[in-house]
Amino acid sequence: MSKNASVTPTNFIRQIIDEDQKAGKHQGRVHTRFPPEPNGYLHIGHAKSICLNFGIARDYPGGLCNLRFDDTNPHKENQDYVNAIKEDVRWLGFDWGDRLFYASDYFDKLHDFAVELIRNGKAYVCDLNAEDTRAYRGTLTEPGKESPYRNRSVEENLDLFSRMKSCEFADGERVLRAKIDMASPNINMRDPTLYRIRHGVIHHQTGEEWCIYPMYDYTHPISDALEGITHSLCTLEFEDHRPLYDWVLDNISIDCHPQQIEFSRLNLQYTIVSKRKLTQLVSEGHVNGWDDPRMPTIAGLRRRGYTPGSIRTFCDRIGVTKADNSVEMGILEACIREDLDSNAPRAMAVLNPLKVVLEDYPADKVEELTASNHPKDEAMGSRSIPFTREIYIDRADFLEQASNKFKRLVAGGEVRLRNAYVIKCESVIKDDNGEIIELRCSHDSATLGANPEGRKVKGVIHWVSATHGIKAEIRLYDRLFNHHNPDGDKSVESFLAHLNPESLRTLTEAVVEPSLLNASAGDRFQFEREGYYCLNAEPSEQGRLIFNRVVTLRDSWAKIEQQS
RNA sequence: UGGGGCGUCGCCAAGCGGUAAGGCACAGGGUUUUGAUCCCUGCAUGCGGAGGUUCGAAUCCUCCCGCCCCAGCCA
Repeated sequence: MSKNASVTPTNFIRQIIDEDQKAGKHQGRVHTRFPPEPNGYLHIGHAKSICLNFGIARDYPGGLCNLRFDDTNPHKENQDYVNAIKEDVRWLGFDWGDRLFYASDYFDKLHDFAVELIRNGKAYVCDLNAEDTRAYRGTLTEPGKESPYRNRSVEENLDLFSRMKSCEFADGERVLRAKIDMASPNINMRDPTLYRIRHGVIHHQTGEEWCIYPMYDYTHPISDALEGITHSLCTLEFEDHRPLYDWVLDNISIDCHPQQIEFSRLNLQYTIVSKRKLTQLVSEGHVNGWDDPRMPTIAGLRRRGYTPGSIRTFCDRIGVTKADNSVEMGILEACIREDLDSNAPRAMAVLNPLKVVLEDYPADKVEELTASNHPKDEAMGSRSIPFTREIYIDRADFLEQASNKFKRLVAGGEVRLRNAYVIKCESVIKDDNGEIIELRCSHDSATLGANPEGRKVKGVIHWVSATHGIKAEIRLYDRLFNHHNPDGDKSVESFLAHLNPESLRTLTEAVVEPSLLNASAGDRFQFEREGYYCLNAEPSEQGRLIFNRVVTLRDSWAKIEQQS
């Protein structure tokens, strides 16, 4: 087969781990984690992180990768997201074994460490409201001011924190802060908030047990350490937070200190990979849910017909670095084409039918022709296709007259019907508006599995029996946005302005070969000369099969056509 | 203008002082009952710029330029 033999990716993170292994760091262990917040569905950018973290665990001896939900903000999170995320990670082909965790598993310990910080004079309860806190923080170029509550006694802090925990205070009335340095050039170190008060939310894991919730910057390093993580991989925007990550672990009694390493997040052209904006697309109804086949979510890609392997290949190919990037869709598309080219059985489907009557073929005759399911893989077997007097071809495969570059059917010309005979167009029938409604053709009975005598027929087109074909609905998906960077265009009020109105075109009159009646939901086929299609889980309102277009075939004819 | 990062082909990306991998895209050609696949071939005297060190620099040093991130009681 082709050379999609996966090359084990190498990247700067694996190099660091190699060196750590050589130096005997972490007792030689390699333990990563994938830490999603359950506040939305996973997208292709998360796939990059999943492949990185689980891929490293897979490739190093004894390597492990935990799945941990970062569920410290119950306001935005829920169990549906937890379930969807688990399904997506599993579908991508990764296994967390018995290591499914929640940051909320550690709420008790997190609380105790906070008490320890207070006891050591390294955290304090602050009564400043959100607005004042911001004002005291200073700006990027000016240092902040110390909170008037910064030097409370340990006893008072202990008492206040305990009362925060027992819900004596309202939301926003007090927070627990680390006592670090209000003049730090790194804003994250200007006494960051560790705990805030949140009443009236029911946490999907802990219910109403808590009314104080720890912040990410405090929770993450401790969760990592508690799980014995060796390498904590995250995206570049957390680079500034690393000093805080280290500060937390250096100031509590814990004997594990994972190494945080940052890599750049994925940017994919013609789409968005911002959870906030994807949420907006869903909630405002611009798409039909998180798993809409146009969405760059894992669930969307799955429904679209992408395979887990193709997404893993994609993640291997784009690599992992710290450089800002803007990956072309073409790379993702090439990955799924490669996979499906070797693995998807072939079939014939006519998307825009044009009737062809073979005048020299008996009306009641049905020939069962044999077609191979894959041109290069005999093991995929063959199927039979009924051939009859009336068939459909695609309207795009006929032109009354055309330049000799056009290798399909023209008036008076010949063309090969894929897996069948060579036919010749004898006459063209039009309606009152001059629109072509039918072709009358003849066939050469000597051309089944043989080249015609004394002449060359250069074109091959696909077809489906008009009497045996099955009506189907075809959904033609295209890019969701018509701008390469919808999120980055400042000349427009919102990324929504770049939504592609033609991202979904539905064809309701398509006709597919009858063998497709045996297909199951999710089965993928190459409709020859058209592209790769995936059978939708549900039929259409009329009870017809629905096929979703995964991706078109490469089309060099389209290029030639455009140029002329 | 404070701090933290990043700049190698159109895009992604190797390279780690010994003379610019690979993939995608693109352009030619061959095979083909899919204008698909497959197979050849081509595609950076050049690594953001300028100096310097060195026999030798994308790799080391200096300065400059450009881009990204940070002022949530979000993650």
